[in-house]
Amino acid sequence: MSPARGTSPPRDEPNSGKPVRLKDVAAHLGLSPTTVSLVMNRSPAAKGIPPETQERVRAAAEELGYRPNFIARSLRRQRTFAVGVLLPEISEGYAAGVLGGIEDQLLQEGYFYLVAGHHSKPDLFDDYLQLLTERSVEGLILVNTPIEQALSLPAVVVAGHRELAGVTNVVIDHQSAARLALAHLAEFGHRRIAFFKGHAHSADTESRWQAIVGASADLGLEIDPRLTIQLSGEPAGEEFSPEEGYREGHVFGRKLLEAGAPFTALFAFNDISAIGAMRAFSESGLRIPDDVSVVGFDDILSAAFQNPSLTTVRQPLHEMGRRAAAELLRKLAAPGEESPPAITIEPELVVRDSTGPARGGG
Amino acid sequence: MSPARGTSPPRDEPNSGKPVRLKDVAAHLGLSPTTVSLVMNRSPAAKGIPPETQERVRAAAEELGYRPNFIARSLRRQRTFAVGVLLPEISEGYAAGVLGGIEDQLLQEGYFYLVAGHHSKPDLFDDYLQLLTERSVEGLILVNTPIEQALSLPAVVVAGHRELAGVTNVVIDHQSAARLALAHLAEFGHRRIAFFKGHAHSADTESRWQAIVGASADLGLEIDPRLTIQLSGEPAGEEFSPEEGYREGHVFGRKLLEAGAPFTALFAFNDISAIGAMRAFSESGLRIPDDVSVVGFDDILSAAFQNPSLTTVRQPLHEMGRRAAAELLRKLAAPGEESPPAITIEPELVVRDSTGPARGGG
DNA sequence: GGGTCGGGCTAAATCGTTTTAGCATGCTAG
DNA sequence: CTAGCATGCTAAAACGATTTAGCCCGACCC
Repeated sequence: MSPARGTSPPRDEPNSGKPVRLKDVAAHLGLSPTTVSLVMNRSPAAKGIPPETQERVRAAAEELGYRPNFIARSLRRQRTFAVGVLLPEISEGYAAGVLGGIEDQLLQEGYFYLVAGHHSKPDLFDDYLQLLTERSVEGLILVNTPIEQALSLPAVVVAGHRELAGVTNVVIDHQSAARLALAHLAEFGHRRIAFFKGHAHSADTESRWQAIVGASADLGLEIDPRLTIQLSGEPAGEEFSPEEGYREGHVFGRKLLEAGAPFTALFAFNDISAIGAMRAFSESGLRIPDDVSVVGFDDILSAAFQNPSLTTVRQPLHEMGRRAAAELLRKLAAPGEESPPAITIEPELVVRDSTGPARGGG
Repeated sequence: MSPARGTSPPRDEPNSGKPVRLKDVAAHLGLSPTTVSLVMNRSPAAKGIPPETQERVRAAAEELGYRPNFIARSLRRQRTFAVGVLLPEISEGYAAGVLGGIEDQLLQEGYFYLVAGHHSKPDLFDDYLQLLTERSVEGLILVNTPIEQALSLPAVVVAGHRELAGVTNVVIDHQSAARLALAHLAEFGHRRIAFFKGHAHSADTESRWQAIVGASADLGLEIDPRLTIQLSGEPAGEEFSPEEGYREGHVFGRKLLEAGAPFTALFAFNDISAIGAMRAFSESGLRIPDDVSVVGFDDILSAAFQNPSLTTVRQPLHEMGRRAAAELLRKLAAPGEESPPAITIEPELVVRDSTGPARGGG
């Protein structure tokens, strides 16, 4: 039932068979490809072409259903309007949140992106970097991915700690985060606060801890080493496994209880360990927040569903992704200009039911 | 400090300046681009080229750091080794899980993918479909994305319900899911079981409910309409908001209690509503699982962190993504062949602490 | 010594655009 | 009458690969 091949494609079926090329439109009009290209791209050089011709061209393109071939265009213009995103793995909550923001911003600006999850294996990371480069991505966004050497493309790193020439780090304002959480606890009268420090190899651990030390001093709070526990992150490789973090939080929650030093609040390194600790406290007969207040970090989805729901410092992951993408596009648009070594994002304290007045403090 | 431009690029710095093209390698060797191309691609036509020349070519390519330009290659071969993925939004847990599986499979097979989140807006969906087509993706994977008309590219739909020519649906085995959950409850002696039905517009609602009806009959369980509640999903647009689902679960949990009909277990449509219901039950003084057992669906991350942790039917999202990608690649490799209209994935029952013996049943 | 064969290559077209450089044509100015 | 100048277009060369169709040369055969 296919229509007989005539001189022109069938009228009622714009998409029959092969896609329409620029050349086809030109032939259809009896014009040259050059003219059609100039008109379609609204090139400045098209000002010599009278409006009526321009209209004819556009009408024909519309009628024939012409869609420019992006590959050919990319080859000629040496622009792909695509960036590469490297992250540990997509299904990890942090990366997915950030990726959502990256996506919104990029698509809005007419870019696409290629993602590769390196599963924290350095050789995979190198491979994918190579592959993305071969595919001519114009820039890179690294999420939660440590790098050592400078990159050959413009790059933005989310949760990066290293200062590298040409790369911009998007980081949470740890100072502000520590102040928000500790001020909240201090207002409730808490003075003896326990802490979980992050894993030694985690990007945020050190700066966040420094911020906590600083904010504690500002608020006149003392940090008791007996109430400060460093998460081990063992076994390695399960760094992003929630079960692991959860188990750890549970273990360290118990350790905290066994330390014998009295405390009325815990500021955990992340929500996962906070949740684990809450369970440990509950099992020991401590009520939250009546006996112990708990503050987490991140605001993962399940934070709101806890019983009691978890007060936490929210990292605006989506916003961080957006900002990272926006900054990368800025770099691409202005190749010469200096770009900031860091973009600082403000965290937000989400007060829920796991914090309350300190026992005997009110 | 840049090296003086000589006849050949500096030896010690493979990546200085512009990338090396095929032509450069050819010139360096005094051979034609054709020869180099043939050798590099291990083309069958290269069998006429003696092994020593082949070795020379490969050595030179290595030495100069030649990397083929994927864009040029794509243009010529009319293959991009890229597929498009359309989903509501990345940060939604379901889509992120599936996307992780898609990613693993595709990268492993040398493909990349372009993602677009349409935020459930039909016009955005159309736009992105257009853009992906212009970028010459070879196929499509739709996640949790309803379509009406046939597509112009090979496609696989995850959680799709419509039967469309040429598209393969990847669906969970609802029969099996219902049997697993209900048999588990029945073993614990539960006879009076309450149900949450899914939102009317959700893809899985109808088939899952049919499966529940079937499995109940097989197990000799009766379904009490008073204990069957359809989730409303209002307000629309917040379909994937956990807060919404949670609130809803809470509301319907209360409704269930007010129905006055006795029940000892709840099989919820998803984990979110299960968690909401658990909170409602707790607030009413019912203990879980002593007074009521609760089974969820999906196994979202927070299911394991509940108190008590939630027994649920796990959808192997990662596996579903992998299978979807694998099937799409199969279609691409064998354009002529028929492909199955559906691929059924087996769910898994994850038994945790929210289920136990029925009160007065054991 | 001419034809054939095969080994080892290469010239050139092609993929679908963009872009530079310029070609006719007609009108105006001198 | 002719140089000059718009006006309205086009030819052709990129971009960087792949691929088809041969070319050249020496050896072998009769």
